[in-house]
Amino acid sequence: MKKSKNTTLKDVSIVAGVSVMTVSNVMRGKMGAVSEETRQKVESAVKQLNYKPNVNARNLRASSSKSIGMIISDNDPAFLSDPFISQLVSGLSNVLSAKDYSLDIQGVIPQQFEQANMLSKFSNDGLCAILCGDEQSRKRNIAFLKSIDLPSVVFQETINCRGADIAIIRQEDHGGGYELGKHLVKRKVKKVLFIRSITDWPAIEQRELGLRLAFHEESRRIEFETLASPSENFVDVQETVKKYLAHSTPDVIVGGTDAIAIAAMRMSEHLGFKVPSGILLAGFNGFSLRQFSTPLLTTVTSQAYEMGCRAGEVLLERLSTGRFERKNIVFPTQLLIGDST
Amino acid sequence: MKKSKNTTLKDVSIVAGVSVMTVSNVMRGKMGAVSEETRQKVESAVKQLNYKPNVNARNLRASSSKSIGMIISDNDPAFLSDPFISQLVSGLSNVLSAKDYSLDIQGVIPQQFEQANMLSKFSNDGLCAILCGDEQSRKRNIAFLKSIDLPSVVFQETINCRGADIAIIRQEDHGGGYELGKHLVKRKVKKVLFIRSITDWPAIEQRELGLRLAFHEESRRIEFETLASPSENFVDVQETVKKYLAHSTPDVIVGGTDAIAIAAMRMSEHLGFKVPSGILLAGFNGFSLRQFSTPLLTTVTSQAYEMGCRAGEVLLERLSTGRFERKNIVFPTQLLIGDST
DNA sequence: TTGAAAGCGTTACCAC
DNA sequence: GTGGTAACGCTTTCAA
Repeated sequence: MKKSKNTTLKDVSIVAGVSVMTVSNVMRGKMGAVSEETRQKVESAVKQLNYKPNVNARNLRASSSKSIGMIISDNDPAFLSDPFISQLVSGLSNVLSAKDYSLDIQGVIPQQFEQANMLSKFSNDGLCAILCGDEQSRKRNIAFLKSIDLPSVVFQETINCRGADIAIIRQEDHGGGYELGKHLVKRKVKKVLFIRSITDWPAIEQRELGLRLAFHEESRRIEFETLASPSENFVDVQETVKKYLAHSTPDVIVGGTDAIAIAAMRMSEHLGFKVPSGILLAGFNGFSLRQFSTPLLTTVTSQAYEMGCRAGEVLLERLSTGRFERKNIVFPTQLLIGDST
Repeated sequence: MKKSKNTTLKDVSIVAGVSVMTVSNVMRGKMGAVSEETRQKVESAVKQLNYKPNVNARNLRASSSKSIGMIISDNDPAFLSDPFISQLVSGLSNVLSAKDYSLDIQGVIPQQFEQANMLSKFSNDGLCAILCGDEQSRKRNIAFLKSIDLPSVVFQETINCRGADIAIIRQEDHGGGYELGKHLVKRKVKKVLFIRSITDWPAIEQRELGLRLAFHEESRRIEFETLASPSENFVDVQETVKKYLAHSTPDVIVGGTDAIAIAAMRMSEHLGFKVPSGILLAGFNGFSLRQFSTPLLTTVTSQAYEMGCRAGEVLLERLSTGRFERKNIVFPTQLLIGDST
């Protein structure tokens, strides 16, 4: 059971009959610095001893860890269950793996963001973060991130980070909301219900603002109401919707995400409303879960996986060139009209 | 932009006017080894210099990295999108974070499992893995894991790992399948269609075997057919189902997961079959996406989040006590009868 | 082309 | 209670 003392460069050098440095050079592929013959000897010794370089020693010397941290601020303990986040992280992870970087992930509840041990350990070369909460608390979080002084990417953020070593990657949520709003205007809605979770997310806020703008631009008056569910949880959303529908009937319900919209759809139908003939429904994201439900939900797409990939790319580029080429990257969204509007 | 040379224990010791060792003792909370007065001095110096311990140096010295790797063998690049996996990883991550361990994740396609850089870097104290593929290739993967000789947890595995420093955490998939099968027997099904993705997963195999056993135990003959979809992707599953239903009508369709079952449900209805009056439907997992669809799917639950937590716990225990107390942990499943059967 | 020596920042082990 | 010294395994630097 006990780990027999690990083999080191020195062990290899003894077996191969060369110096430690020569082995080191071979290991790091510094060809041209070592003759073919010596290389052969070294490599066979490496194989024979099953030598594995010690990452900590290497990192200590090189003062880099070849690893990126991803911190997710969320109230849900199953922080990866959100499909936006799971796709984002998948993309990020794949890009980093391909470049031999590892990805450290940690979820943290918003109130404890600054205590997250990932942020105190200082053991990553760079950081990615996705923040929730109101603008003020996110501002604090970002100020804290700045104080850590590690190259970082923040997703979906609307707060300006000029001057910090931070890049922002987000999507055109405001525009997407606006486009959906214009579509709903064509459908002649007069009373709109927007549902989101009580947890603030900058992206959701933008979606709402985009919607509002589209309605506001109309000459006729369009009622707009926002409801906050205690969580994005299916049952919570349904309860919230149920209470509302007991006293009021909107022309359309828009969910801050598709999952919210579908919960609302199920409840509306349960209460006897027909979709779309009685109430229209729309959401945001366009991930695969959207297809589970009938009628097919009208939605605004997100490219979460691609955003994760991009984060990996810009962060690695920042690490090698010393600066972010672009510090504000915006992905497009697309209105996908389904059968629910 | 450039990182000013990091402050070290030595810097702190100079400012505090004490020795390096004293600072080190304070940092590691070795109370009783240092007087209150000195501690104060040191702590104020630490704050003043914003000192952060260098993890690499500490790990080199302690030959431990306080980190666990999680490797996910999957054909889907968005390997975290599967709700079982995202919940598993969330639970694992939370337990590790709470104990000040970090979690490294990497997805890898099954054919390249052994090349995964996570497995060659040797930079984690322990490993978690979830493997797909047929038994033979998983056996190879596990043999490889053994050769790495790191305390490991493998999820959902049915291959015996006796003698290796490996614990298995899985759920009662066979029993769950059996229970669902018995339920369907009561519903008088005569022709069963089981749908899974072409990628082999040991858990799915167990579910199928459990179902088969339940039907086999019946005296009357029950037809059982298995269909492999090119992927778990919604559209792929639908195509697979469509082709089948063109020439044959089962009494029940069971999906290897709820997502598969729901895709099949949507297609069945699309083709004019009624659920459950024409075709029954059932799945596995019971996660939140199940609620998106109507009629509510009959399913067999999984406790993925809890399994992830447990993995963290047993791995940390193994690390501190030197051995796994239990090397085979089985979580129960539960039949949840919905409106689709 | 090869190798010896000097650290990287921390902690274990002993002296004081 | 406190502090000196010697590792941990590697790479940078410089000399041979």
